[in-house]
Amino acid sequence: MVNIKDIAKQAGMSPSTVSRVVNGKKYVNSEKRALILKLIEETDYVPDKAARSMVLRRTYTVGIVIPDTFNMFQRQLFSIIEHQLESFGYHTLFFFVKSEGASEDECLNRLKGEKLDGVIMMHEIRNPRFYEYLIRVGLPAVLATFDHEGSDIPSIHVNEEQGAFDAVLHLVNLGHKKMNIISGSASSFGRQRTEGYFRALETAGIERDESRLILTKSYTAEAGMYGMRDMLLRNPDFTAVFAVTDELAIGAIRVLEDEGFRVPEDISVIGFDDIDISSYIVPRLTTIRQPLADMGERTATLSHTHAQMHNQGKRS
Amino acid sequence: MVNIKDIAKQAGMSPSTVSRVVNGKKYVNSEKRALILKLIEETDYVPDKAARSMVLRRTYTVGIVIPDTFNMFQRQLFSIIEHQLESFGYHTLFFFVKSEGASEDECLNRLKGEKLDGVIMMHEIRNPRFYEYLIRVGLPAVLATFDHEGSDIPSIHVNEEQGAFDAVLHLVNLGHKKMNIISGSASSFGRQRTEGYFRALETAGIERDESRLILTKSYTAEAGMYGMRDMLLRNPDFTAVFAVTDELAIGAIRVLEDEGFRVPEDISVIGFDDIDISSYIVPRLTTIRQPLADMGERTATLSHTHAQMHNQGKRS
DNA sequence: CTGAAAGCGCTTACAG
DNA sequence: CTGAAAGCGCTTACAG
Repeated sequence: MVNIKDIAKQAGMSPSTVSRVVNGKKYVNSEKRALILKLIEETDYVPDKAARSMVLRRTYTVGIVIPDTFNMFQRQLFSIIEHQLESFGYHTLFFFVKSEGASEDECLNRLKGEKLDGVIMMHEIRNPRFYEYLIRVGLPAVLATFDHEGSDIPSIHVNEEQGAFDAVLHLVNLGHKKMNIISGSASSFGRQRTEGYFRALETAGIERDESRLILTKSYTAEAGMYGMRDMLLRNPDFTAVFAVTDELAIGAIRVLEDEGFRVPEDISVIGFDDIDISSYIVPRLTTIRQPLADMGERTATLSHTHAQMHNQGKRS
Repeated sequence: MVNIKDIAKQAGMSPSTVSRVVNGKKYVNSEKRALILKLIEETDYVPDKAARSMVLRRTYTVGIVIPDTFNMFQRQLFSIIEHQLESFGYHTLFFFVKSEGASEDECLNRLKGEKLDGVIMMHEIRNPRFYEYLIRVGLPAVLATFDHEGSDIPSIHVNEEQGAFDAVLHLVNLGHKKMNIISGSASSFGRQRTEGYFRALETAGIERDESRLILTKSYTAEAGMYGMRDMLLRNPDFTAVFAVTDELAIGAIRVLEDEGFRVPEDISVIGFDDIDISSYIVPRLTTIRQPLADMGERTATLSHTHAQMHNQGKRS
């Protein structure tokens, strides 16, 4: 691997000059610049990132912490964030945190070893030490799709409770009095959407019935199948179902159809997220839209702004 | 941020000793070790990754190059690879390459700046300079799900042509004489699966009919919808369709049902990949299975083995 | 068992 | 406009 000294030697100049050319600084004789550029081209030289970030004391890299079982919504969201971040000149480093084991702690440790310019949390970490760390070292952080009580880490998310409330109330107004719900308690969005569901029913004067609530461990299509099977056993007297994610809804519909129900003729199903795939499944899934692109761009921009503030003074 | 000198100072020892403790070397007085460990714990010290990889001349990191529009199959595959790599002690760095622009070149440049232990290509890069570079610098590389003619970079993939051949022949033997195909030409797997389709028909003595082939730009559900609409206009005289990916099949089925066809009663649809979602769509999609877990583990193991060989001699 | 010293590859004041 | 020098945070022979 060729390094800056090699280039300098070949050019008959000092590493300082090569560095200036590489970094596009002014005050370099244009003939020398041309020669160095030619040498760089020929030798395929690229500055070593580790050495560079060592002296610069930063990496121009933003970390994204995301569950390794990320769903379609999260996948689309991080894509947008990554693009946007790139346009701001950052690279992205993904931390996929596993659900089992000490993965959160490992993730935190890796985070500490990197000199990140910022971090975007798309995973609702439970370990409070994680947030404490972010705050203590002043690492610019943004929480995407959830917030963290008690700290003032900025977060970007929709009003989950209100979204669910509106959707459920709409169905009720359409005449559905017996509406079940498939939800999960692992994430705050699941709990909040459930609250919205209950509030809507209450508003409509429908008695609260806990047997209409099925809680699943995750928010996948598979969980939706289990959830719906459970529901058909526990409380099959319903005409509509609110699945708190599109993927839960997809699984639920599958089981309903297998059992001979027609959707939406016999049973209405409504989801939440508006992931791409939802318009491809048959029958079409009704869903609550999250403003994906907008959320992604805001997250990236916020992260960028924070990182800039945090790094001001470190520059030349 | 606390560094190794801070710890050394607080402990009243040299950085050398602290380093030995951090790296679990022998020959450290156990009381001193205990004190240092305590200090590390208290101060939240984690060695700076950049400094470390600078002197070690390696990063214990494997890069994964993947299209930013990765499909479900690729998503499941990289998850498995990442897990496996982690169990070998590697971190994973993702390079999402965009379809437009000079993204491949940028990706190559970033690659050069990192001291990766290896790279796994899940994206079929076109630029031959990319492969030349990998070979020239001896960066251990593995191609996942495709291969590269003319070089001996190891690759892991199924026999695409044969898989398609078997599936199509099976349908023909079931009585389907009029079978169309939706494919793409962007990736070699698309071309190979198409070849398998044609060979199967030939084997069955069915005349080659190019009008039964619809080529799409990508392999997504959306492309599948466009493809099927096109097909219904161009050559609607068919009883079966081979979509070369599950996602194409999902889009195709959607259009067929919208147009009043029943699947599979009126039209049989077969996909390829066996992604998780395929069993959740209604009707169930018939598909050709790729041995996902096996492929992922082989890829990671191969990458690990190469990296080890490549790095032998660099260790202490 | 331990520490001083050198060096990994870069950048950036500083002094011409 | 240019180069010698210092320093980023670490690890590892080397010499005790």
